[in-house]
Amino acid sequence: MVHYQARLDATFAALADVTRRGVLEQLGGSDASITDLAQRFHMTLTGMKKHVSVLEQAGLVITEKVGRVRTCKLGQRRLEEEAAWIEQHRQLWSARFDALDKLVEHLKRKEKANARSKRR
Amino acid sequence: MVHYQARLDATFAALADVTRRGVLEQLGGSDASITDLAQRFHMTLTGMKKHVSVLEQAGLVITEKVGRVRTCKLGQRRLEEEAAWIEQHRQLWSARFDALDKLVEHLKRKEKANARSKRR
DNA sequence: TTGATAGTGAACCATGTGGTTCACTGTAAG
DNA sequence: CTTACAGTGAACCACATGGTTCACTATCAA
Repeated sequence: MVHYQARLDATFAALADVTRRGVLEQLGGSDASITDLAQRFHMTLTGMKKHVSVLEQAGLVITEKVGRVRTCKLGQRRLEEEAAWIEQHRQLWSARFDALDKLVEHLKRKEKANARSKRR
Repeated sequence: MVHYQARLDATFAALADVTRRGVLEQLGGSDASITDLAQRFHMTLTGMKKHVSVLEQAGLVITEKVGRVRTCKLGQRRLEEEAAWIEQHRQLWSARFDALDKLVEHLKRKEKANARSKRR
């Protein structure tokens, strides 16, 4: 895949900004318009629009404009590739240093449990 | 923690470059000097030095200079926070899509029930 | 001692980023 | 119809980034 590296570039860059991470968290709670987000993060509409565009470009957010308001929601991409990259390298790290992080293990167990109960 | 967000900024930014991800992979295999890395990535010493500095700043790499050669190796930080952040949001994502799935399921069931009763 | 080697720092360059203002379009609503 | 509102795009700004060259220091080796 040629796009794989470019995609990681785009996603990690999108995540490397506290405002954009905040927007993702907000959208995790509920969908929002550009105006909503701009107000919450004390920014102009234009400024927020740019952030949303970056997130959309990275596939982390999708938007739809109906009437004059553009509604933003979490996108289809669920950070699989990024999580995989990090996990892979955590394993590398671990192999070289040997120890496992409790929090992430805990989270992963929780998620696996969720996935399992969902499958039933 | 005030530093938490700044740290995520620095780490994700450090990961948002294909060369730097490559350096991390290389260092996962074995330690290397600036010259080694510069050659492997077809770059000047100065250029590679900058990348290494970014990785070091983010705590992902540590270096030690002995004699004239500076040896780079994987750092103490094992992407715990970043992995945790991503895992957490993967769960958020999942939760929201699960809810959506359920709603859709519910609607579909209702529609089928309607269709059935209409047909009678 | 002399020369090659490894890295460093300053200066420079083009491009990207995070933000603004301003002028504009399209839509909603009195 | 008129006014207010949501968003958009262009232009601009200061600063960061990814890279270079060049001049320099420090170290290793013959």
